[in-house]
Amino acid sequence: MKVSLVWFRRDLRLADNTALNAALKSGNNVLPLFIFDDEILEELPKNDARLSFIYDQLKAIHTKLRKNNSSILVVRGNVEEVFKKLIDSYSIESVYTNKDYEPYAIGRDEKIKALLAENNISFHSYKDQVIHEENEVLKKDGSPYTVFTPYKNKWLSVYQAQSQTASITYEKFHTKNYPFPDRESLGIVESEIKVQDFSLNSVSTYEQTRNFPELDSGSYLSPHLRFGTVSIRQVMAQLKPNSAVFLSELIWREFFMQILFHFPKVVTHNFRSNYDGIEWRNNEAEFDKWCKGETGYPMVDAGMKQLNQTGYMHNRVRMVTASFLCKHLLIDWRMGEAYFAQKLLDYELSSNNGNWQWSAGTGCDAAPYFRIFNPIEQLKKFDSTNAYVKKWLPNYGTSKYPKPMVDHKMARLRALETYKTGIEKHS
DNA sequence: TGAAATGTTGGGGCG
DNA sequence: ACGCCCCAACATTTC
Repeated sequence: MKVSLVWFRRDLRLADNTALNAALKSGNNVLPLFIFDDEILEELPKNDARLSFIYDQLKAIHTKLRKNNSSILVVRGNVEEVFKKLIDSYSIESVYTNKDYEPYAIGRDEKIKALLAENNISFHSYKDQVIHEENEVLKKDGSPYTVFTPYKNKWLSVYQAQSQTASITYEKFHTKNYPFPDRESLGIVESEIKVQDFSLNSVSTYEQTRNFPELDSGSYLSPHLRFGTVSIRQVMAQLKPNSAVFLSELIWREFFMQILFHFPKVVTHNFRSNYDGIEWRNNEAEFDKWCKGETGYPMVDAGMKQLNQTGYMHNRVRMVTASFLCKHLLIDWRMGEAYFAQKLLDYELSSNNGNWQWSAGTGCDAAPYFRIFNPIEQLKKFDSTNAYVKKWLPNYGTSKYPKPMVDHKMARLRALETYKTGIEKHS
């Protein structure tokens, strides 16, 4: 019997999964596959919370498939080697997968596609994780947008609700029982940090509540979009017309994805190269204090504690902590980006990079360099009762709480001077 | 999706 | 009643 292999990556669900649906229509035996990629896992600690989440989601998929007399094949290895073995073991006719737009994934998929072609196996990849992909929202002259507002307007004008398939038919799946691997055999350890369920209940009031971290009014959708445990089409279908500001955030996600696709240099370089001359101080001891949440600025510290303890940080506070690192400490945004990448459950290269460059002023449509958040003012405006900072800082208000590591006024003037000099040098 | 510095206005205290 | 000053409140400019 011919096999249609469905290669899961960041689409860890059975419902409304484009590649899976296509495979189920192929007429072949459908074999679901997930590979824990050596190249990715070697860079991560064994107890990484994202790996734990992936493991749990795969197990849930496996359980569902077992109830329907099937299973998912989960392995760890070098992706190319895994495919070579599968090609030898099965009569694979085609491979179905959902597109991934990150530079590493694009390169990996090209290699696999070539390997499959050598073996007369077709490779089908689908748009699934976004509403509009990289070439569907372009300026009139065919070039990509680099400014958000016109991008958003165009995005909305080309949007139309898409059909979804919530339920699937199981009889097309293969009927083998692949034993589900234990964590040890995959080289991972269960994390204490868990991804929480998302809720779209409060998205209609997002505009009013989003800036107040104590309200904890976020949807917690981001990790689920990152790993595809929910379909973006199903999320869109649930949004009511009064959720425009929340929808904007979903459009920011796709904005930065297409920026990453069209300008892959942003992974390592400033989007605006005229900022390349900024002389970052990059003081390691200061960076360490920022990471630990010991800067002496409560809003910064509370945010970092929340991040370290839960893998999540409120959006407003992400801006305050990022601005503080880049402007007050003059530490290269790439160091902050790398730290968030380690810690955030919803870490997404495109969004993390785009938002860090936004904060640093080096990105497309970024905050101007002289827009410097005052961490004290931000606290007054957005956490006036101190409920948020008290929650994360047990020493807040006591003599144990550290004094500010830098004077705000001095740091502000220093940032203005350093940025100005750096930009002049490079223009 | 800033905040500080600077400018303008107008009410009130006071001689 | 009037002019002068102070300064809070608001507006505009600047970084």
